Parts: sequence; C-alpha cells; structure tokens
Amino acid sequence: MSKKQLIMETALDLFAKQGFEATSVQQITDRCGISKGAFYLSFKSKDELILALIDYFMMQVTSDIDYIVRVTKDEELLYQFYFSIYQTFHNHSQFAKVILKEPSLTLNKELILKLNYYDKLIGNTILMMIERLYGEAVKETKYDLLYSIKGFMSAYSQLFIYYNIPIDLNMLVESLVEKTNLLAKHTTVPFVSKEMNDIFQFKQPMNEEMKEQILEMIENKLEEMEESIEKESLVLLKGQLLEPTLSRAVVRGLLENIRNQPHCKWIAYLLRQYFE
Amino acid sequence: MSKKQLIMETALDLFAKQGFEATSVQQITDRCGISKGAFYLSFKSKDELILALIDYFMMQVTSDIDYIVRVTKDEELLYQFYFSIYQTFHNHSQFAKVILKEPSLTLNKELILKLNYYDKLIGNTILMMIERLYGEAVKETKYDLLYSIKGFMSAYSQLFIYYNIPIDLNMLVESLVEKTNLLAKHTTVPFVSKEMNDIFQFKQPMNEEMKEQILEMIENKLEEMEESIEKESLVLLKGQLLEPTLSRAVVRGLLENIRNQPHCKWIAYLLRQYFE
DNA sequence: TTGACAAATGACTAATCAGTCATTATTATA
DNA sequence: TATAATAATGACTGATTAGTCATTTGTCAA
Repeated sequence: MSKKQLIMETALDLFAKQGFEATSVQQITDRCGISKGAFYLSFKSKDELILALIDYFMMQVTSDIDYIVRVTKDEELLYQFYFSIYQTFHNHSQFAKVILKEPSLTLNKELILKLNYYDKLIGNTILMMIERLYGEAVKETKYDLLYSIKGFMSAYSQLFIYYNIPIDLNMLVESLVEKTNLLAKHTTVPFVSKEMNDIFQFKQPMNEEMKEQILEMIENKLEEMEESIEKESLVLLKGQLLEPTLSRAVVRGLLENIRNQPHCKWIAYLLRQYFE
Repeated sequence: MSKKQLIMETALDLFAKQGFEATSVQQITDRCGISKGAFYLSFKSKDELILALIDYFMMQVTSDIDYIVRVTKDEELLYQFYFSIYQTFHNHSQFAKVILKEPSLTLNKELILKLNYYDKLIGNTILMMIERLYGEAVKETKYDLLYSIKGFMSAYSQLFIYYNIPIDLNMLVESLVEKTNLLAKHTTVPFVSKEMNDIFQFKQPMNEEMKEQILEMIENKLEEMEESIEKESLVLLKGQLLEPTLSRAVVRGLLENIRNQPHCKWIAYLLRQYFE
C-alpha cells in the first residue's frame, strides 16, 4: 500500500470516530507509524486530505451507481439500484459516517461544492433511472420521486451505519422497491418542479474545458499503464475523443474493457457522459 | 432580552454560518458587545451553551408536535403534522441548520445522547399518530412508515433550509400527506421490526426519578410566576402529581391553561406523558 | 567505500482559543 | 453620601495544533 493510501485509510478511521476537526495530523501520523513531516510529503495540507478522501470514495460510488443504471435491464433495475447503494454504504461505512455526519466543515467552501457536485451527479443518475422505468407517467411527479428516494436512502442508512445490526439486505431492498413503485404509480400531487430542482442541480453541460480535463486524465493514466487490452482500449477512446470515428457499439465495448481496470472507473464514467 | 438569551441567539447565528467548532467564544461575545468573562457568567463552558441551545429548541419542537398529534382530529391530523413540522423548520431555520449539519460534534457524548433522546421522543409521537390513523392495518409496516416519514422530513427540509426559495407550504404538505397515505395503505413488505426500532429507541418508562425532576421544574417555575390563572393551574397540577385526586377532564383543562404560558410548554408535555 | 540524491524526521514556530481571575464599574441599600 | 454587593472586564495562562525546515537516515551508482 502506498504511503498516500495508508494515510487516507488511517485518517478515514479516525475521522469516522472523532470527526475531522478533532483529529490532529499528529494523531494520524502516529497511527501510521510515520513522522509528521512525511504527511506533508503526500498532502499539501490537512484540508487537501479530506478533499482527496471525498474524491476517492465519491468517484467510486457515483460511477458504480451510474453503471448499474445503464446496464441493468428494467425489471431488475430498482432492486439492483438500492442493493448497490446499501452495499456501498455497508462496504464503506466509515466513509459514509464521515460524509453523513460532517457536511458542516464550514471552513471550506471547496468541500461543500465538492459534495454538492457529487450529489448532483447522483441525482441526475437517479432521474435517468426514474424516467426510464416510469416514463411519461411520472412526468409531473418525477422530482418528488427523486426526493423520496433520497429520503429513503438517508433514513434507512442510519439504521446500519451507526449500529452493526445484522441486516437482511434483500428484505430491506424489497421493501424500498415496493415503496418506490407505489409512489411512482399513484402519486398525483407534485411539489418539486423542474425549476425548483434546477436551482440546486443546475446542469453543467459537458464543454470543451471538460474535454481537456478528461484528456489529461487519460494521458496520466496511460503513462502508468502497462501494455494490455485495457491500455489499447484507452488509446482508442482517446482518439475517439479527439476525432469521433468509431461506432457507438465499438465505443460501448471499449468502455466495458476499461471499466474494471482499477482507477479507470471514473474515466469510463466521464467518457460515457461525454459521448452521449 | 436576558443576557443568556442574547448569547444564545447570537451563537445560533454564528454556529449556523460557521459551525460549532469554528466559532470562538470571543467571536460570540464581540458580536454581543459583551466581554469574554461575561459569557462565563451565563454558561459554565462553550459545551454547555450548545447543550442549552439544543434543549431550548428541541423542547419547543417536541412539545409542539406532541400537542398537535394529541388535539387534532383524525381527518386533519396528517396535514397539521407536516404543516407544523415545516413551519418549525422555517421559523427556526438557523437552528435546523445547526442540528442537521452538525450531528457529529464528536467531542461530546452528552450531545449525541441529547439529540438521540429528542429524536426518540419525536419518533414515539409519530408512531402514536400512525397507530391512531391507520390502526391494525399497519401493524406489520408501521415502523417502516415511521422511517419513511423521517426520510420525507429530512429530504424535503433541505429544499428550503439552505435556500430562501418561496415555498407553497400548502402544496408541499398536501404532497407529503398523499405519499404517506399511499405508503400506509399499500405497503406490504415490512423491513423495520419492533425489535430493530427498539435498539435505537429503547423505551425509558416514566419513573419516580422523572417525577422528582418534573416537580423541581414546577417549583422553579412557580417562583418566577405572578399570581394568575396559569399559576393556579400549575399549583393544582403539582398537587395532582403528588396525589392524584382530580378527574381526567380537569387535568386536561389545567394542562390547556398552562400550555401557552411561555416556557410552560415543556412542563405541559412532561405532565401529559406522566398522567397517561 | 564514497558521494550524491532522495526520503524521512521531529523540534520548533506562530497562531488560535477555552477558560481564569485580579481589577474596575455599576447598582442597591442603609 | 457611604458602603456593600453584584456585574462586567480583558489581559493572561496553558494547552493544542497546522505547518516548516535544518538535520539525519537510507539508498543507490560509480
């Protein structure tokens, strides 16, 4: 494990237990068995550490959910969606604690923006799922459905983030699927309008700047990769980004190729957004 | 306004903006136009201040909701319930920010216990409402309904706590009433069981110790009250607490008498719990 | 073995902040 | 008005902590 990763995992544990502000850099480095100075070789500041933590986990979560929504067939989608959400909460419960408990951290505007940004991305994915599953039927109420789903996620997550109760995940998910379907099929009174939702999630359309960012990420990634199918795929995708020549099917296949390369999930997610 | 109150309101603003840890006592006292020493005449420590803030607001909220649930007739109950919740969020949005953003505050176990305590009380009130409205029909699913309602509360509260969007409160409430009724009437797959819920909300039955506490509060209150119907009512209620002689109807009336006396809401709430 | 480079150290600095207390100001009382 | 009692002050203390940097340790290639 790299030093950076060691610091991140150690810090995560401590933040989950004590909170961000109450955890000193000294405490982190003591626990890691390294010196304080070594910490500053990996991170420019303590703030940079928490931002890195958020990126590290939220990228995973966001791209996982997006992938599920895109590849799962309709009949199983809602089930798989909730299943993946709660599995993630379970696998990364330490991180979930930090996020759910500490959206304050008012010191840092950047942090709030970051959390907002990922919340927006996940919201868009959920909306996409709602539209696919229920179509025109929920035209008026889809934003309410989005908020209801978010409500279910937060209310039920508390149940097993703080306590280690053995959970029948299948039962939980079945229960939420039923509730979601009920609301989708019978709700008639809308409250959240498109405009209201947009105030929070004003769309950031993919633009040239974004393209540059993706390109840069790909190039960094390519440098550290060894020759392989994955690398070849990424090279082709880079070409497609610069000048679109490949068919949609080929692109889809190439994305599938790189998806399971560690750290490539996020690039795959961004490219998927860009190409559509 | 008393000095204590001035400090509490000033601190609330600052905590809502900057968070608890990031706000220094100096900052609070500067804003109040008093010295740092004066702060410590009103509060033993900074921690005591946040605990006092939580008590001050949560007592109001808890007793308000409980009152609504007890006096509103079934047909309007759900509407009035949500209406009161969101009105409270709106009126005390600064406080809501502190609470919703800062359930961490990991320094202080006492604080977490306190928040848990009020959450439990409110949960019990909501459960009482659910049982009254839907009865046996939701025997299996009432705890899920409780979590769904909590989910709605938190998801929708975000909408207008952080942004000052003009809100059609009536529409919001209608929309949540419909959702709640839908879930209550059609949910068949339960997930949260009584036992699971009890792990969080293990009942603290009213006991002798509680009785002593209420008595002490009443006596403190009586000292600062002037002769009035309210004082007379409170004296009678104190008698009833020591030795029950009055009829239920009389007790109910007396409680109604003191309910609107400032600061008596909480005593009324506790007495209501005790007498039933 | 030597020397050059990089990695790691931890004592130190400067800043912050909760809480104290000797002193001063204000108010109530006689 | 004089005296006592109470309220308020703010400089100070001690503790903590983010971040720095001169020094040491480790690692190679020559």
